[in-house]
Amino acid sequence: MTKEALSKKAVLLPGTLEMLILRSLERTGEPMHGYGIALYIKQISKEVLLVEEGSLYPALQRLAIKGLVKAEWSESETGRKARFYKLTSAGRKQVTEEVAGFEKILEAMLRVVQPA
Amino acid sequence: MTKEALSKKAVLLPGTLEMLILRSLERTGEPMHGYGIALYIKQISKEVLLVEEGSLYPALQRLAIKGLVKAEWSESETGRKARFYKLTSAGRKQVTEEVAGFEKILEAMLRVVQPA
DNA sequence: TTCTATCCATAGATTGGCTATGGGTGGAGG
DNA sequence: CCTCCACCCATAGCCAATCTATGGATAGAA
Repeated sequence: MTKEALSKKAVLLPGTLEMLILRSLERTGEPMHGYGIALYIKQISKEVLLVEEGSLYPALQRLAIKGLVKAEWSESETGRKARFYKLTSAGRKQVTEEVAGFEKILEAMLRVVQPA
Repeated sequence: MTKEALSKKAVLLPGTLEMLILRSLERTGEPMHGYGIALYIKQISKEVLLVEEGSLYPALQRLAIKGLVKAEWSESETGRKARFYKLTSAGRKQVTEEVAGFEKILEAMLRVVQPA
């Protein structure tokens, strides 16, 4: 992963952050810490989706409370302590459903938004 | 309790309602009243996007305050009085920009969400 | 040693959609 | 004729989720 700081200005569709986080964890397949998740989303979206830390950490908390991710303190690649998150089986199920729902809504939105 | 010609339960991506309204007005090309806009969105999205009246009318107010639409009382196709909205030139400009931005974000989201 | 990137976290404001509720009218069917 | 339903508008109060702002701590580079 490129070493690049998080940007200041957030861009994001409200209501999709938790899905993005879960999907990131699913796709990478390994536990990630919050900061790494934000970087991952930023990079894979080519700098378009920017997650604010003040949005990110509360979202991770919510996900943990809901039992969709499990958190564990460990050491990061750079030698700092960091909280690593991994999907639970409930989280894995959830992300599948959410992505399906999202794609359905997207398709519908495109029907309204795009020129026939 | 139930008065269901319009919606059963609302489904909508938060933050996109105003754009949907503006785009509907743009695409139909003629002034529409609120109820008609909601029906239009419902139909064109094939019953996927459902706009609640309690979301719709405040959104129309906001759009009018921002000068993106202009409202005028008139008579509906069915002979009732209704408030017809049409795009202003500012609104026309706005919807173009918003749709472009939205499509950019969508594309980015798909890069995160969809399997490579 | 200072600066930047790496990491976590929370309080408070704001946005904006939802629920619930209110009212009024025209026309079709009992 | 009367009732019901589709048609229309609107607002108050709630609540979820994001953003802004701020705090702290450390490793490693400049």
